[in-house]
Amino acid sequence: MSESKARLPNLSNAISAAKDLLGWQLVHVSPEGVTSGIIVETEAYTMEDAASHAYGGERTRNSSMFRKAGTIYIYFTYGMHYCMNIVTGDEGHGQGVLIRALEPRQGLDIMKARRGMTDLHALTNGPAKLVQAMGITKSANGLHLDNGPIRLIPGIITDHVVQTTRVGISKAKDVKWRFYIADNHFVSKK
DNA sequence: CCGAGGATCATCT
DNA sequence: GATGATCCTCGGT
Repeated sequence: MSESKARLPNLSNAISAAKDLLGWQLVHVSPEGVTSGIIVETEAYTMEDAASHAYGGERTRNSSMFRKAGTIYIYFTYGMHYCMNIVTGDEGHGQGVLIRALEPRQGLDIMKARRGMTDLHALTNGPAKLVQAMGITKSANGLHLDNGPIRLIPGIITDHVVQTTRVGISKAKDVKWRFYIADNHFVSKK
């Protein structure tokens, strides 16, 4: 064996992946330096899910969600924010996991500068906040975790995971596809 | 600590 | 013309 296997969590299904991604460390290598954080909060979205951008099939904006698992889907919303998903499932299935919060690890000063604030607690406790702090832009849309500047590496073991309803949606409000590490200080909302 | 309201634009009706 | 997988500020409790 000359090649090492890709070290990724199980991305075969959005719901199980949303749970499995908790505890992994998201890393971004940029010209300004390395930033990283432990994934502490996620949400799953599927093509059959009325709250999902993939609902209704592939279009220009959501096309990355229909690529292979491990692809990065970046979307723009509310006229000013970007958020990041990790695509799951077989190619063409239109699934993904929204990364909603990180616990900062590497590059704290870089993240503070990008966010224009010094409050560690507010740096990455929201989907658009973490994207800004990590220096991730729309140019990351369509890249893959295996071969780009954004990677996943093993982080921490998670013991207690909370499963609840998703945040900020108007459809499928009762579906419990939001997961977060219990008692973690960097989760966006209790 | 919590809720209301504004910012701002791609996409859809 | 309306609506977001959001965030920040401000005011009240």
